[in-house]
Amino acid sequence: MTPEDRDAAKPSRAEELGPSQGSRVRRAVSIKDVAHAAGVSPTTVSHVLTGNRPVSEVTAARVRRVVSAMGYVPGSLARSLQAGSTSVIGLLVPDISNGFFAELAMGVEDAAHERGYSVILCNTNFDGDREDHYLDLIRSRFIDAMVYAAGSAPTSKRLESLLGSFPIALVDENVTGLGTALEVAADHGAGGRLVGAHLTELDHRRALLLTGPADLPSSRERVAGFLETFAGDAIELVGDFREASGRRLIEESLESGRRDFTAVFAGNDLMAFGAMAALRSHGISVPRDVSVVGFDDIPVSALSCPALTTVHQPAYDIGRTATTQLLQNVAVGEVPPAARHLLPVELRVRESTAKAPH
Amino acid sequence: MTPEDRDAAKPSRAEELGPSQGSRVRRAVSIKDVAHAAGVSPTTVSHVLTGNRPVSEVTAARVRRVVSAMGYVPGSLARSLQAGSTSVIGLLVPDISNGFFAELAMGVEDAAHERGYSVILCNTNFDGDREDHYLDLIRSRFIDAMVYAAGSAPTSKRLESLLGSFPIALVDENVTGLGTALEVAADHGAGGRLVGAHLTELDHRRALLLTGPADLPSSRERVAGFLETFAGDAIELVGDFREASGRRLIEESLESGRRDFTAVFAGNDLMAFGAMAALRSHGISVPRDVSVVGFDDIPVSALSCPALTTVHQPAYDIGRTATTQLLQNVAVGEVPPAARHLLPVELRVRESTAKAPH
DNA sequence: TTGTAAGCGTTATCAG
DNA sequence: CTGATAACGCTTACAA
Repeated sequence: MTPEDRDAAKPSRAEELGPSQGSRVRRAVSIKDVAHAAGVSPTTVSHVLTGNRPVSEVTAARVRRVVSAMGYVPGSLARSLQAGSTSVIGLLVPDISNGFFAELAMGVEDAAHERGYSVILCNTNFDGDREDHYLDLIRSRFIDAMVYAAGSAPTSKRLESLLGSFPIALVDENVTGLGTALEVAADHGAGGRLVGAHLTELDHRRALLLTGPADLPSSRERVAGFLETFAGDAIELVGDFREASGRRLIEESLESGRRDFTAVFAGNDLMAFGAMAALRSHGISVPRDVSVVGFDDIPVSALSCPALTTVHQPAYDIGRTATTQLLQNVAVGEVPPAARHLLPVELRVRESTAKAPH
Repeated sequence: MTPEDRDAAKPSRAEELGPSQGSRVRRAVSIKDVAHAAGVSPTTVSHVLTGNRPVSEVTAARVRRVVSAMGYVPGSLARSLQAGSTSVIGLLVPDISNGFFAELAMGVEDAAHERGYSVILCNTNFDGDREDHYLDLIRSRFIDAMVYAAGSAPTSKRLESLLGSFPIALVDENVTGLGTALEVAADHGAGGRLVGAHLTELDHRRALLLTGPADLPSSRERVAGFLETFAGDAIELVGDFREASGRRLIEESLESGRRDFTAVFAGNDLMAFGAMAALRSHGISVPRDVSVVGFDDIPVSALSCPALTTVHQPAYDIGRTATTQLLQNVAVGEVPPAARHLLPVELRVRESTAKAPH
């Protein structure tokens, strides 16, 4: 469905409840208005509100009364302009509807909120333009820092130039090339090795590897780890971390006559679900005929049919750790030093893997 | 796991890659710096960048060169302060990891992005304090508008007072009480009726209703619709839209000796999953012994085991419609008039419902 | 075609 | 204890 189509889906019914016109939004009351009404200077009003310096109790009381009577709320723009920071950070992800990023977001949000920061969600939907648009938020100093979860491609040029000058944390990625950033990620290599060993133990000797984008380090590390411990042959097929690509890669393999594999290691859980759906629609049973393994352990994976064997990533912790580190640096006004945090992964064996058929 | 526990989960390994200290973040270059370096006034620089008035081509070229040489990016705070708006809107949801809200968010984001707006995600995690904190963003004029998806409770007092003065759209809720807002929601009542009719047709005569929060209109409408068309007896149990509450309500019923129901209508898909898990762990088979129906049709529901019969809500469209309407009002500088948009729902019959056992 | 100065709404500095 | 005044960084009259 395209955006146009969606807009075309008009409401089945819409009723006007009030006057046909909305009321004009009136100019907000400013600190000057309050000061004038309370018979004091803006300075005093400011100090009553911030507590930055003592104010006599009678004056303070009067000011507070006027403030609430007029419904005054300090404008955060002016405040931030003066302060030089906004107490807002960004979280850039390719697809927030992917449970992995949703969990990650919770970790980011919790950590941020504890420190008085708000989180602006930047969902790129795998769109480079949108990503650039969101990266402008930090260049224009609308946000104080950014937690960046790459979804694809060679992490836009734009990002690279920002790393040295802005507080940015790279999550879920080990961008080994440019070692100039704060990175927090799961141990993808270890995850791949766990899967390779697991499938080997189950006597699988021919596996399909549905990878993520070829230029994404995390994806490559998973593959490399797998190949280290897998005793059989593996065929790599490049996907893009979306369910549809898992489905497509299996369809294409099957239709091109390849049916000799007994195991599939998908780049992430979403692709694994796509793969399982494709296998099922071709009458291939999981795990009897083919075993399937995912990566991420999103909440769905325990509930699916069959429940998915997958590598658990501590998404919440990744988000929390990255944010904590990042904000620590922001607090002292410096760009985070290059450092890499690797968080442990675990293999969760469920119902989608079994002994290879002979 | 508490936040503290999570913080305690230290990275398995962290290596310093660069110098131990991050570099000091230097003061951003301002329009004055550029003007000075280019030998023109700030005004001219501004106009070169905004195109708000003609500038001679030679001057413009020189300015542009300096701009890119110095890496100047206009500060959005000063700009917004001057302009009186930020081109950022908020989206407040209780739980972004719920597929329904994730879909909704996509709709909001797409619509916003098309109009040059960014979206700040406000994930309250069902926490009233956090909700209030986020509502302050609009009162302090950090965001231009807010799409508000209530998750619980009598929609805080605070919200009520904002509705008249700020551009806020209420989504997924028909807050019939205060008819002063722009509301976009699915037809919950119709959804409830569809489910009631479906279960009646399958000969179910005793059903458990796992509702959402009692004071949430959407939840009540679903229940009311269901009761209109269901021919048997229904027992209402109040939950909170989270998976755990679906699980708990079933556990409690079963342990209190109630086993005479043959159908469960859950307040949403998450609760339905919780319910199915609880039934399963008590050796009750779905749908052979008990049929289960959800509400929302989140992406998982088609993949679960068994696939969930549920009411499909057009989450993406709800988000898109609300945002489009809202921004239309923002564009002309007025608070949206009270209006209610009802979007159609559909029953998706899958594997979790069957004829009642006799 | 360009520049000067005022103003957006705060807080910080410096006086009193 | 309080108040002018400047400054944050930009845009936009108003002038030249």
